[in-house]
Amino acid sequence: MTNGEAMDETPAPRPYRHGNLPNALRAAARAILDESGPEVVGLRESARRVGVSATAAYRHFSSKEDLLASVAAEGFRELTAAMEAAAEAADPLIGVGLAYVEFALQKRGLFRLMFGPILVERTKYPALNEAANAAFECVQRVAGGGVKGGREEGATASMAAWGLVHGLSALFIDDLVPEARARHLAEEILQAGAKPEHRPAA
Amino acid sequence: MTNGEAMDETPAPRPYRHGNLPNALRAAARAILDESGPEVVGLRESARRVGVSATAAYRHFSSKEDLLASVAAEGFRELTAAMEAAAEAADPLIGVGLAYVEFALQKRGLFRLMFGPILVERTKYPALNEAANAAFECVQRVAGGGVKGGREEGATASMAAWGLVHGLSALFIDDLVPEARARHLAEEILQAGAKPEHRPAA
DNA sequence: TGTACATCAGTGAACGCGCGTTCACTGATGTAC
DNA sequence: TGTACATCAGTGAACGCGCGTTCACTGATGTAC
Repeated sequence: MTNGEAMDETPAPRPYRHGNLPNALRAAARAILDESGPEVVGLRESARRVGVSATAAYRHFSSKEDLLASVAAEGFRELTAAMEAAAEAADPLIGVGLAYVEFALQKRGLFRLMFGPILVERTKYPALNEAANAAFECVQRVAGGGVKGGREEGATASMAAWGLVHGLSALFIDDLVPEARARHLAEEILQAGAKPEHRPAA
Repeated sequence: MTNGEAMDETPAPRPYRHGNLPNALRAAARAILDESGPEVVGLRESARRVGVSATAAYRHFSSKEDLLASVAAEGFRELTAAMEAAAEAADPLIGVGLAYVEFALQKRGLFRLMFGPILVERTKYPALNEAANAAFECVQRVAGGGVKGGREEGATASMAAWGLVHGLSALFIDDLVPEARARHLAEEILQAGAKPEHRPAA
């Protein structure tokens, strides 16, 4: 929740220059994303919400995909920030895991866009690529850090942790578990996993 | 892989009655699904592939969504069958987990459709709802079964197992890990998780 | 301080496209007598 | 065994829709002299 989420409704007749149209378009896209999901989000509707002609978007983004990539990059940056803040907690592993799940629950559409099939070719958008890699590295660092063993063991362990947290997020997002229950479950599972005498049954 | 996956190209001029148009349409939709993903799959293109007019589909499905729901139901039935077959393995937990991941890897588009946001209102389609519930119950049964403790502990443990396996599947599908590495990782993680002396680091 | 001009950020009209769906239809298949 | 008829599974044309994108444009802002 760094910025870029203000709705920017601009009730007064907007001056000729918008001021920060790129941000406003991103915010609008995110609103659509969370209301209706990644299949629906588009350039025209985003522009319409900002109160600007569809073509105005092309002053700032080269295409619809470019806009979405920019939104996704923003999302990855926010995810990284949330995880890094949580890594200061008493138990970093639990904290980061919960932060990840919480991010997904609160920004469902954005999460889907970030990981979904719409932006497969991440490499085409350097800013997105960089933001995504930073997030992934953060995950690996936190999850692989506390494990004794070589780099191989660390990588495997961090993948397991990431898988678990990502899977819970995905299942929660897809409404396979009621939201209230989801948070509770996530805490329980992460705490059980952190204590050696219990272990998640797989 | 029960059936319904044959491509049914019908090279000879199809007789007036197709024979099994519903199945052929499902198969075509699945082909599109795996080639291009759930955002692209549609009724017209499915019909086109079968070599039939778009309107013919309406003899068998009330809408595009109805067709997709039918495809997803088929997917859940196949997933259940794969898991049940794997539950006969030496270690059911590992077997079922690997079967789940393998299913996702081999039928990416289908997996995305089944869990994705396109068919949010599962309840609108009883056949889909039933097939999905059967799959979920199968997961709970296998994953919660081997755990000592009350029903509460079993439910938590099975959710943890499901989360892990689902998360690995999702990460693999989204190309965050190369496919060859994915299978190896899944085995390693599941086997490590099954032995008490190791544990996944979360 | 004023003026000429380049640049920049918008506009509205228009394009082609593919989609889901409806319509009136046609011709094959199955059935009752 | 034939015939009349209902049903069923297809057809092609057409609908409206919203999309992404291009185009030629306009008018405000910033800058050089």
